[in-house]
Amino acid sequence: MARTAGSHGARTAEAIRRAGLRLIFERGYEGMTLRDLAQAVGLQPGSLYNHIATKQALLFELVSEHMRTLTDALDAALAGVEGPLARLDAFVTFHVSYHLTRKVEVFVNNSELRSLEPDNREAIMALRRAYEQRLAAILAEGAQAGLLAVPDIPVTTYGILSLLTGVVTWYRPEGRLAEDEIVAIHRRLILDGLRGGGG
Amino acid sequence: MARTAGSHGARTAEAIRRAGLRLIFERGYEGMTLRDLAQAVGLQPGSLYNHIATKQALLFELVSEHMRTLTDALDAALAGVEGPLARLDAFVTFHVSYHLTRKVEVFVNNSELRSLEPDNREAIMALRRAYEQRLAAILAEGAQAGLLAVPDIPVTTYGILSLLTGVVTWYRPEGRLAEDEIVAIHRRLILDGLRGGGG
Amino acid sequence: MARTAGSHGARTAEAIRRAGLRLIFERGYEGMTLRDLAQAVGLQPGSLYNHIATKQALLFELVSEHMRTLTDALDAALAGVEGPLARLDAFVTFHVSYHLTRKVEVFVNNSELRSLEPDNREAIMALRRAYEQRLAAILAEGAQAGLLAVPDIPVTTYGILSLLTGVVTWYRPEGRLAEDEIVAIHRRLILDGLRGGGG
Amino acid sequence: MARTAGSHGARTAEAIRRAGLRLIFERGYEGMTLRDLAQAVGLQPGSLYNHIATKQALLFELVSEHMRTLTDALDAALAGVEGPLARLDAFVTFHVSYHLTRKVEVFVNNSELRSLEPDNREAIMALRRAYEQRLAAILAEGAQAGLLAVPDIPVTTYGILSLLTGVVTWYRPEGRLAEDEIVAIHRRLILDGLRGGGG
DNA sequence: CATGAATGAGCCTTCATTCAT
DNA sequence: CATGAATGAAGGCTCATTCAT
Repeated sequence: MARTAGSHGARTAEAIRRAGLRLIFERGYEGMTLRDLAQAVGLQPGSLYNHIATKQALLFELVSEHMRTLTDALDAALAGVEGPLARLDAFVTFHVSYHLTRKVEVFVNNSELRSLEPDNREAIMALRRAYEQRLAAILAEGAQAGLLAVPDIPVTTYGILSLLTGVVTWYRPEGRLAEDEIVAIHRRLILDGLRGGGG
Repeated sequence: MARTAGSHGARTAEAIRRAGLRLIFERGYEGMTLRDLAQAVGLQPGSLYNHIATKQALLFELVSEHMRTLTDALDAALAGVEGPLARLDAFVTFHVSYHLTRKVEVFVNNSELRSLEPDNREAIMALRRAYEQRLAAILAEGAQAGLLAVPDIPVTTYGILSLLTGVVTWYRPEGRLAEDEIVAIHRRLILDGLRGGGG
Repeated sequence: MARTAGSHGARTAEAIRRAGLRLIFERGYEGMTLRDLAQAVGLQPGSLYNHIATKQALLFELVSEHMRTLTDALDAALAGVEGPLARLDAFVTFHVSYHLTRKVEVFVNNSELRSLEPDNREAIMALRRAYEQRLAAILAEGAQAGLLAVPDIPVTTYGILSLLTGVVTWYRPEGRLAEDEIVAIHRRLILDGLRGGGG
Repeated sequence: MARTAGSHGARTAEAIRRAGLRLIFERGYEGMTLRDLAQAVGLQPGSLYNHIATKQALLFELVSEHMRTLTDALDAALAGVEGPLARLDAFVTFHVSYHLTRKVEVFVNNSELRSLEPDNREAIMALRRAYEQRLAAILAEGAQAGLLAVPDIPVTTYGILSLLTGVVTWYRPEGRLAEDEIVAIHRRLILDGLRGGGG
């Protein structure tokens, strides 16, 4: 019985990636066994090795593919947008929207960096720094142009990213607020702060 | 050789907690083995069981002790502070300061909840919600009093906590900024946002 | 891409035998994987099975082919040689020369008998005994004719074979001694022993 | 059930070595599984690791212990023996006797060097060369003193060792010949060769 | 209290072999 | 004939945990 119905090559590889992502999300990298993964895609454990090199390589592939996709999508979202305020707006909108719809990928990306072997981790950290750098550049431009009051560029960069990325920890699609409402709230928080209306 | 230097009684239990915290911080709960831990405190693995019930119990103890300490310290910091603005200020100052000096505890608390067994996790989540609730209450008071412009109380609560807690991911004691500068930056971000200086 | 360069038909089978022999020599039968072997001949592992029945069958074929070739070559070397002394001389010369030039085959033959399945091993042992028997017969004739002083025929037979076959463990073609010098040394050892020269 | 009756510490380690030696002799290093070994000594596979570091380390220990014992025993056998002829005699007698009674150790030592990792193999080869050197020295002295006619010292050294060591391949304690008869035959082969009695 | 030795479950990975295409 | 993908059986090793001493 060499082949179970309907599972040629690339389809199987894609199924492994999908199931792997979900299992790592649910149990963590160390918590997911290749036996679990094999069962999830209907294979024997050893057969996974026709599609992945090692468990670690699968994690790295998932994580680096996400980083590449994320960065490309950001660049697309910022393309043609001019002026620091508009670009900051575009960044916030993009980042929140993207994260709301990729909860699983984002969670894995943030919580499993620790499980990457040193070289792999370094490669991902570099991609991550490149992404952060785009926000830092917007803040720097805005500050220089007198359009944004940025207390400290590195700290503000990290702060905004923490704030925005935090949505994945509580967001549920069927929740009280629509996606664009959530985006709007974060835009306001970042631009205006809480200091009191009436006063 | 019945006893290695410096490991008698309660002292040993404390040494285990300390070493356990650090090892979990460095390698994650699943990544830390009891053999590692035993070696770190100069015991044989089996001897740990004179001081801890199980590996899971150790994690739970570490995490819940931190939550208790954190909440108590917050209450002390807020005690006697009146008015939403002052209380928000006190919250921000406390939270950032506390997190800067408890990097390890905080990191473990955030990244290892996943490794808690369901009941244990639920207990910690309850403590965590109680902590968050104190911030939510401040925001609610402030909004009602017209002193704070809060777009949405739950989202803002989570957002502020994400923003403030984010400092542990990059902070290093020997870094460019002093603790009170970091506090000040976050206070400004939260209260005033980035919207442009002069204009 | 149905066919990699240079691997059609019987040529492929021969390439497999050659590469198999070398790999078994280098890593042992258990140490050689069919993946190694496939790669060495530019095939996928599954494709080997168009040319060999099983891994074990390949080993058996290599080993038994060697035994057949060896025995035939011995018979050719002894053909027409008359008299025990001359025949012993011919045997020693042949055995050493042949082993010097077939280091790989001989090594595999001696060290991998253990990896043969019982029936296969028995078949090879029979061939081997037939080969040994030719030497035993020469010794017996020589002893009976009073031309050779053989302390014990079976022990001497095994002893001579051990002595002569031992050359494969240290011989290197580029070494200090030429092939015929090595042959001469062994002839002297066997016929004359070490007992002291002059006096 | 922490401990099965009667198997404390060192006793278990010794049982593992003994069973390991026998299993490697019977199936080869690669052919022996740690599951086999564990079962042979009545343990779970993982429990072996209380006594050995790795499978490879067990092999190395067995092999190097044998080499040490062998060399020490040779030195004892040669101690006080004077003159090349007497020393050669003592060497032959010792080597054959020792090998007859340590069939298993010798076989493992000769056939499993290949399974040693490079560093370990190099260490054993050094011990082996030291052993061989003792014979080479005897031959050299004998040749220089004109008491032995040695065609070529290195080749003769290897040759004698091959001849003598060969006994382990066929010897069975219940066989036709007593130990001292086998020793005597080999002494005669080495000293006198086969050249004919009567003439 | 500490130790040493044991358990039992499980993990990642390898491998000879099969077979539809 | 070759390929790619699958099977099923192991294999060396790790680990939390237990317990007699």
